[in-house]
Amino acid sequence: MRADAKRNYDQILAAAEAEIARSGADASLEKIARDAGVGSATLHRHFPSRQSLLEAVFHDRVEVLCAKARELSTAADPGRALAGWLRDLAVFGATTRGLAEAMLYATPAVSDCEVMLRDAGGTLMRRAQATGDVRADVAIDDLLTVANAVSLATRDATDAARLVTLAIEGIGGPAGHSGG
Amino acid sequence: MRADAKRNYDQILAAAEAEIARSGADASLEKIARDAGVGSATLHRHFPSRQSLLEAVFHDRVEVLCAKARELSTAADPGRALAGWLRDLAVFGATTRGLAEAMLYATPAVSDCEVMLRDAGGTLMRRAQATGDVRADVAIDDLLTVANAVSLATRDATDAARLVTLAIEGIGGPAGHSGG
DNA sequence: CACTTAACTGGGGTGGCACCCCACTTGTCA
DNA sequence: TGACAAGTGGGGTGCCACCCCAGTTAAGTG
Repeated sequence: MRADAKRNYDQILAAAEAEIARSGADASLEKIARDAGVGSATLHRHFPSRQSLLEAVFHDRVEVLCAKARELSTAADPGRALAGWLRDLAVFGATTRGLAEAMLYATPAVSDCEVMLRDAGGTLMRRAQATGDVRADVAIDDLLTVANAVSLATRDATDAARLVTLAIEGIGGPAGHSGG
Repeated sequence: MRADAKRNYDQILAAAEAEIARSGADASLEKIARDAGVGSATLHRHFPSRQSLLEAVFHDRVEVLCAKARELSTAADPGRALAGWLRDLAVFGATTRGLAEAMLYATPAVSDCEVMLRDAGGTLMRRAQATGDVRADVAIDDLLTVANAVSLATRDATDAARLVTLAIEGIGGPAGHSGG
């Protein structure tokens, strides 16, 4: 990649990050290009689809989440570790406007972030299943989809955390039981 | 309302129903007007916002769901009744493209459908809480949001039903327990 | 250094959109 | 039947995604 191309690429990415944070996944690509100081054609050349731009923007942050999953994979309580990570994921999605929408339309075969999260979360889940904290008939895609769903339906970290916790624990029982 | 106005209103509604089923909540309003055989201004006069059109389109169907809730409010097993209804709601949202998006952006004070569902679901929930089938610290908005969230994140009735069931039961325990 | 060339660029075009204005049409009622 | 308010839609504005192509520039060569 030529030096000027790389410079433009980075500028577009920075502008996209700011604009997506403000306006969500359907931010104006024209405005991103304008803010980055490049023509819209340049943006479209570097990122042929909206999806590819979103992936690039969120890649680093998703990596942070995955690193957290790797840390948690040696935690004492696998069930609690998984629950906490899913909560983080949903909160992250709800507060990082656009990530959830991006994940929703991600084609599994194409999406880099999707694969990373599946791998990281899958490890946590299997450990929790091994200890019996999580049912054996649950798939990692189900859990990611639920966390993502909550992200889509909330714009607030507190709501996202509460709803994921609710979905993890279930609605049954006489009162909120925070553990197990 | 004048006779010709009513005719146009109905034609717009019919066209909107077809188009939204095909393209979801962000269907082209211009195309709906074209299909209805009216000018776009007429559509915008009858429905000042996209949201108001979506509400009108889904109103009848939401009413059906609410009627179902009223039937279920005398069911023998309140917990199972609530779970079944939430599953229906999510499936309905997932398969009726656009409803979930519409609910997401609904302003509670303004939204007719939102209020109807809250009333209908609230009754079911309180009964389930009275029998101890559902925790006392759960709010109806939480349940509606979770069902809506699942609708947003799935495009398939089977997936929607499975995920709502998962969220209702929780992910804990050694295996899938269908009764709850 | 000058020169070549392929990678790279962005202004401007196309077609589509939401939403609005206003001259015109039509249902309604005295 | 006549008057008029309610209702209409063509066309305008400003925004968007996406593409084309003539011009520009970095990078490699003698």
